[in-house]
Amino acid sequence: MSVDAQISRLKPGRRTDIRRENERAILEAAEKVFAEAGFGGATMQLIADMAGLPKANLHYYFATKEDLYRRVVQQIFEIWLDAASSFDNAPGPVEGIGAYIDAKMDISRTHPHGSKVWASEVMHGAPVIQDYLETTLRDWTEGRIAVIQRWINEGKMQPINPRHLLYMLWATTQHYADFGHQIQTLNDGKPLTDKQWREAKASVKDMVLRGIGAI
Amino acid sequence: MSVDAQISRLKPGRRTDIRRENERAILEAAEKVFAEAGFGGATMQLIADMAGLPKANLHYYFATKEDLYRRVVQQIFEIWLDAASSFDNAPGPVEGIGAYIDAKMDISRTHPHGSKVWASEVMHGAPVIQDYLETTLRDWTEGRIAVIQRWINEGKMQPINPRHLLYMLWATTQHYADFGHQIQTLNDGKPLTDKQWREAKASVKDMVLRGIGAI
DNA sequence: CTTCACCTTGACCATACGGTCAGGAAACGA
DNA sequence: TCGTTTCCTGACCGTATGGTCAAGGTGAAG
Repeated sequence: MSVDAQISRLKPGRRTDIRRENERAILEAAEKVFAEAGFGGATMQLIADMAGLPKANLHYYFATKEDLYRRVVQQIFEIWLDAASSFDNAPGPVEGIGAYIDAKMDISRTHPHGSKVWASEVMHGAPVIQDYLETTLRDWTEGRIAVIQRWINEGKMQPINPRHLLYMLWATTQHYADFGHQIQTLNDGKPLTDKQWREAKASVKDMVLRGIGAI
Repeated sequence: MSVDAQISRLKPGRRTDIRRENERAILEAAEKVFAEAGFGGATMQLIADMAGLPKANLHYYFATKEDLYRRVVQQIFEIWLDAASSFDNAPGPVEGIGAYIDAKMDISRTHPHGSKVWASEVMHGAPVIQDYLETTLRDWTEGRIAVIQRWINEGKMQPINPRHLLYMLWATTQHYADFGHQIQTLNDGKPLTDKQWREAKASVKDMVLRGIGAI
C-alpha cells in the first residue's frame, strides 16, 4: 500500500468526502428518475433537482447522461450478483433456491427502482450492458444450471428444465418490483405491509419448491 | 373478372379503407418503436418513417403522441383480456390454468412489443391506464381469485394464495416477451425455436401445476 | 363537370434538452 | 500567506422534437 493510500485511509479528507457524497446523491436520484421515466424520458435537470445540485454540477461528476445511466445499471447488476451467492454451498434445492428467492424478494422490496431500470434496459435490447449478459450473466447461469442438474441427479428434486426454472425465479421475484404499482393498485392502492411481504415470499417459495418436487 | 376487381367489390369503400389501413400501419409501427425506445425515447419521426408516412400525416390520424401511445396500450390490454377467457368454463385448474398459460405464452411470442409497452407503462406508474387497473383489471382479478378459491375448496388443488398464483402466472409468461432479449442472449444469441417454445410452455405448465398441487 | 369532404405534406415554430464554458469559490499542502 | 488543485454554477448554445398550418390533391356523390 502506498503512503498516499495510507494517509488517505486515515484521513478521509473533505475533498474525497465531497466527491463520494455528491456521486452518491446523484446516483440515488438518477436511479429513481430513470426508473420512473425511462432513459429517454429522464432529464438531467430533473435528476439534478432531485439530488439538490445544479445541472452543470452533474456534468462535472458524470460527463454524459449515458455515463450516469451506465453506472446505475451496473450498480444493480452487482447487487443481484451478490444475492446469487445464496445459491452456493447449499445442500439442496430447499435451502439454495429458498434462500435465493428470499434474497431476490428482499431486493425487489429494497431496490425497486434499480430493478425497473434493469428491466427497462433489457427490454430495450440491452444497449448498454449487452457484454455483461454475454459474459458474467451467461457464466453465472451455466454454473447454476449445473448445480440444479446435480440436485436432480441426486434425486433431490424433479427432473425439470433448470433453465426455465431460473427464468421463473427471475420473473416471479422481480415482478414484485417491476409491477409493484399494479400490485399496489390491486391491494386497494396501498403498498404491501410487512405481513403481506412475508406472505408473498412464503407463497412464492411454497409454489416454486413444490413445483420442482423439492417438498 | 380480375382478382383485384373482386377484392375491390368486397371492400366497403376506399375512404374507409385508407383510414383503417393507415391507422393500422401507424399503430403497428408505434407499438414497435414504443417497445424498443420507451415513450420518452420514441419519436414521431421514427414511427412515421417505419409506417412509411410523412410525420404530419401521423398527426392527422392521432392528434398527439400521447393519443397514439394510449391506443397502443389499450390494444394490448384487450388482447390479454381475450386470452383470459381460457380461464372460464374450465372444470379444474389443470385445464383452466393450463389453457391460460398456453394462451399467455402464445401472446408473449406473437406480441412481444405490446407486452413490453404494457410493462413499461406499469413500471412508470401507469399514467395512462391507471383507470383500467382500478376497474377492469381489478374486477377480472377478483373473479379469477374466486374461481381458484372454488377449486381449492373442491380439493382440486393445494390451498395456496390465489393472488400470488396470478402474479406468478403473469410474471412467468410475460417474462418470455419482456426479457426475450436476455433469453435470446442466453440461448447463444438465437431466438427460441418452435421446439424450444414448446419446451418452455411445457416447463412452465409443469412447474406451476405441480406447484399448486394440481398434478 | 362540380362540389365537398377527406386526405396529404413540406415548411415552419416554440420549446426543451444535453452539453459547454469561463470565471469564481473553496479546500488543501507547504 | 500563497499557489495549486478541485469543486461549483449561471449563462449560453446547437439541435431535435412535438406539434401546427395552409395549400394542394383525390375520389365519390349528385
